[in-house]
Amino acid sequence: MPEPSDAAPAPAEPSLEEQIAAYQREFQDLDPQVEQIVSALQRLNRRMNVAYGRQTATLGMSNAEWEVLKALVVSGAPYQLGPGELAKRLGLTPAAMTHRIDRMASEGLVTRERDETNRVRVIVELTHEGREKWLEAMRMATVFEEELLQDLSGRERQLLGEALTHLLRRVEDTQPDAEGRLNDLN
Amino acid sequence: MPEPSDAAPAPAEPSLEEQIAAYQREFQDLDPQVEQIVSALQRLNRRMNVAYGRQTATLGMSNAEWEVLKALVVSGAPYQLGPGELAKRLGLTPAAMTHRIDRMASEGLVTRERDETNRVRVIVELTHEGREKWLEAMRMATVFEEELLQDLSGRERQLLGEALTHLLRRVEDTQPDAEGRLNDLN
DNA sequence: CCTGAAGACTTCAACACTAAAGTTCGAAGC
DNA sequence: GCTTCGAACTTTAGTGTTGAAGTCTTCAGG
Repeated sequence: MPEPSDAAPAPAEPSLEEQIAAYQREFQDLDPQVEQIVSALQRLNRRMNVAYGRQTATLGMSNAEWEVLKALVVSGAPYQLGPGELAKRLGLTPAAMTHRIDRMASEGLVTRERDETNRVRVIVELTHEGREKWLEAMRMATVFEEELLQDLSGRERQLLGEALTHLLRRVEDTQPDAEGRLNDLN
Repeated sequence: MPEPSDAAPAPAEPSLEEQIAAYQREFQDLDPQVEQIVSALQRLNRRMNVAYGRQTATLGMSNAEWEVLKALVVSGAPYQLGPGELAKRLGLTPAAMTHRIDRMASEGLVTRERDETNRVRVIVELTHEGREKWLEAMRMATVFEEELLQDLSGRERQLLGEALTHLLRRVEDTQPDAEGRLNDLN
């Protein structure tokens, strides 16, 4: 029987600090401060999406479906958008949107019908049930988000929000969209 | 010909500000400051992933493959990990990892071989070419990241990094992993 | 030994997404 | 009015992922 201590070192999932130390070790001219920001951002976003996924799962839907509900609600009454517009806002192809709407319509979250004034168009409309689901998800999400930020003072929140908004504006200016798929991890 | 102004209002992709205003309109008790942080974080992360995707594409690989290279590099010399361990670190199922390693091995980025001391295990090892690809991707990524953060002072970067790290720690404590798939948008 | 159980990876079937081709409708020219 | 073109959506083929079942190896008993 081998020594339990040095046989299989058990790789151990690297913490953020370990990961940044590894990057510095393997890549000389790295600014650890920049890397900390970027890596923390990515890990945080990932964890948050997992948490949202757990919440939406308790409502019997996926994050993907929640995204559609969000887009429709944000569009405002009468909560109608076309598949193409939805696809653009979610960063999907129209083909994927077709199938996603199929599922959601069969679950009663949205309705799909032809626009009778222009029969090329299709109108996807939020149902009452869809709106209720969105509200429930929103309640859970805001509780989670408030809990997440609970240690930050109002001042800290303001600074964080401003910094992130500034970075977002910068990346939007620098990378003029040109349609961005995503569905990638990280 | 209809008036161009009021016929089709052209939904217009909502900006961050418009999205938050819509949330407030549709959901009464919402803290706009919290929502700004969360929404900016999500949008920023998404845009960054699209940017990384463009960069890795110029190297003839996908973000998915880059993730594997990163995990191997972070593990340190001799840059070896098993499929199961890789899957856990990337948040994929072992099945997906098998196929991803297939592709990467056929592209020469990694090698796959049985561990002769324990023939149940498989060892995935970074090749020289894989390491070079990682280095090139890293060079491009750091340029992009530095450019992204260029308007922030050292002090601002420090505060941002601390805030994000704190939030990450909080979410890691609150949501004890329990394996998290992701592959979801936003 | 031989058997049974557990672990690590792979295979298989189902599903979601992308890219490209196809369909349908509306509008503009002739 | 017929044709052509473009717009909006759907269909099809191929890829990547999940969950479950299967295979192979090791280890512990009997």
